[in-house]
Amino acid sequence: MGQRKSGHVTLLDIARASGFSVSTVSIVLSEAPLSQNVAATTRARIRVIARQLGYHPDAYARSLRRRSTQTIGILVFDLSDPFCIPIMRGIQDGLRTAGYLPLVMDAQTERELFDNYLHMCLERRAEAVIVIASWVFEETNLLSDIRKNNVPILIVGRDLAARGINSILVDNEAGGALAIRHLAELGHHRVAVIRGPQEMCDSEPRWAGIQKAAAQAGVCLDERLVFQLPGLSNPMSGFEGGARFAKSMLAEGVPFTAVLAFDDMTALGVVRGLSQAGVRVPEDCSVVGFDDVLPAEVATPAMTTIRQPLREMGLEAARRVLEELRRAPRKHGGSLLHRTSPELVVRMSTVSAPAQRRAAKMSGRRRRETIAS
Amino acid sequence: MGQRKSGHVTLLDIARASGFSVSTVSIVLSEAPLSQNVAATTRARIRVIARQLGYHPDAYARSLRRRSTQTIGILVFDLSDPFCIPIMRGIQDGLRTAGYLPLVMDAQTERELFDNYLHMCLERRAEAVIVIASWVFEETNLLSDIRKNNVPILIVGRDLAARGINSILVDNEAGGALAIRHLAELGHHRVAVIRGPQEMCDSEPRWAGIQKAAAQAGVCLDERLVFQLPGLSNPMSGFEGGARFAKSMLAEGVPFTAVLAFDDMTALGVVRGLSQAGVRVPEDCSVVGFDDVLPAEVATPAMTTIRQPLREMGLEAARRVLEELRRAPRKHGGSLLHRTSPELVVRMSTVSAPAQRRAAKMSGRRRRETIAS
DNA sequence: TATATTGATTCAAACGTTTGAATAGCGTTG
DNA sequence: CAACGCTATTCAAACGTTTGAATCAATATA
Repeated sequence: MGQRKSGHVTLLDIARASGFSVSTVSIVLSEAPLSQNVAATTRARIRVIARQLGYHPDAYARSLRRRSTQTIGILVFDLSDPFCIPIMRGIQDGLRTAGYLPLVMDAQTERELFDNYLHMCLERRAEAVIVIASWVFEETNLLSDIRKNNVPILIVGRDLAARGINSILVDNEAGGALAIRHLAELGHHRVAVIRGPQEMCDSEPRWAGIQKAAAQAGVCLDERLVFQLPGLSNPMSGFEGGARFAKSMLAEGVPFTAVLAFDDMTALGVVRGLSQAGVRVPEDCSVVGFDDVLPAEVATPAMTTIRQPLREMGLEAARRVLEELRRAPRKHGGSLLHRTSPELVVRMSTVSAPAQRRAAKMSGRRRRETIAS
Repeated sequence: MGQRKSGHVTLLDIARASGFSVSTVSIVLSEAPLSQNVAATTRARIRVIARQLGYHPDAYARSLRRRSTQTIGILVFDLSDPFCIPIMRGIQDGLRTAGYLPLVMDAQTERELFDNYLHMCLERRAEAVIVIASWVFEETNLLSDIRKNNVPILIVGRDLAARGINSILVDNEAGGALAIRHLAELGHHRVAVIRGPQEMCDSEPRWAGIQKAAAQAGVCLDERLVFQLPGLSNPMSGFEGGARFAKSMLAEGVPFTAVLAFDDMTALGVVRGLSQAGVRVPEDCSVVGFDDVLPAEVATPAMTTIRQPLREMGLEAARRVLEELRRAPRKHGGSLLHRTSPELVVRMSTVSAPAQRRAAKMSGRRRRETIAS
């Protein structure tokens, strides 16, 4: 009953049990080209025994020998952020057909963890690394190690093309414009805006798009109604910020008929804040989010939002990385930055300004005069 | 200059560059006990060179030699289900301090993928496997392979103790009772219930708890107001089912003042369905969910729900698995099933029945006579 | 009969580490 | 001065695979 120390069945076990050599067993079980020359009876015998013993080849030994791990690191800055999930899914699906194993790592928005995991990607010989990060990964010195070890890297959700890193990113400026134009078309001319935190790269271009489109569409962005999130340490902080600012904007005393939030979680926070003050969405005030994450979809009223093609971005990331791996050594083709197009998803949280006025009048439930034009 | 084929820096590279042998370099860099005997100057020199070259030890070679991978497979049935995230987080945090790498795999509710990944856990020599599954993993034959290879396995979200598998699970019966008692205390005597799908193991005990508590508390469970979800192929299907049933229960014509949904996503669907029919939550009808996932927390009104201690369950899973790994060979201590206590989280979606009646009268917005006692 | 040819199988080296045992140098001690 | 004990370093084997080259029958060809 020779208890193997490792507890795992190896080729040697099968060799002994079958009477053939380790080589033969390996050739058969790994379906190497040579296995054509192996007698059919032998093949069958070996296969049967392998199955009986519950043999599974040791990926470590195999990778060591073959010098290929068929592994790609996916470093997610925060898996509890619903934003990351569809991207990760896309990557996963894109990788799957190519037979690569995604090594999913969740940095939990902690810088130290992030570095640790990047480390592990290197140690585990990930053949490439895809980073999903809105804000982490500023300038870790691990980056140079990644370079030194010739590991292709790609980032989604951030533009690091300037540093020579393949990047996939939604067109934030276009997205911001889309949102404002939608509100303008609905007749909203006074809209409050919650900008993203300083350190997030999405914030600036999104705001730029908003400003430009607002100017063109004749939407007034009163500076007393423009807020900025302090930081996003976790998914809930956007929500809380949104709720807080909703109250601030009501307190401000400046009329507005719609709120454009930095992202969906913030928008949900706005809805909460408004609601607590007795302001209904969309009857008294419209709200627009950004991203199109699950909670925005299942909220009632369903959130009108600017959809990022998250899954597609993941698929594209996988596609690019695989391509880079195929193209044998070091050779860069095409542009480093891939910009995807956002899409307006109109749901129930926005309604035309005239309709709001009507509803507000009819319901007789307005508790604030500060709202509505 | 010597372009290594693998592209990775190895001990040999450092040995050559430093003039010492591979052994010495290994001893220094892995901080083996022997490294005390290595001259301080040598140590420093080797470390410097390793850093310069960007050396990272090859986890494959190391694991092969050391016969330990420091890896634990986490097989999640669906990462896009917000239910899974806190569990995974808990596991991760529990594992981290022990220096184990969680190998997160997302089965996407696909049986085939699930099997593939289980396969990979074996091949990657995961030292243990933790499965997060509400319903997959019925009787894959991989299970016997896991046994043959002596890999400890643990499942959270399902009771497989009968098959000899360590299981961690919320006390569904207590949870169901908690929910009903809460509604009873609020004065709800007619409540609609949406049961979980047949194939989910949580469904039955939860329903049992509901029935018992209802009988004790004098809550009427009219069979015309009891529904059953057909199946949960993805997180959205619960939502859609909830919305559909909400309309059915209104159409039924039987009065009710509250809805107890199988889980949060279903509850959110109920809110949506009621809302579309002009029934407001909580003013006209209370709704209770189960699980306490993110979307329930950020919805407005915030969802009253039965909280599963998901993170704690993950931590416990990690704790148990680590314990099993420490206790050297094969020895089972204690019970296989760990039941955690659910907790009532009262938020805004439930309100006392009298308050509902009052609100309903005041608002004058009731559009259905079928609702309210 | 010697020599290819083929078919089936095995040898042995290698992948990058780790580690028990071995080595070499050198100062102490009996 | 032989024996010992240090310190600093290296040897060599092993982990479980894979694979180019080698082996060895047996059969076909010259």
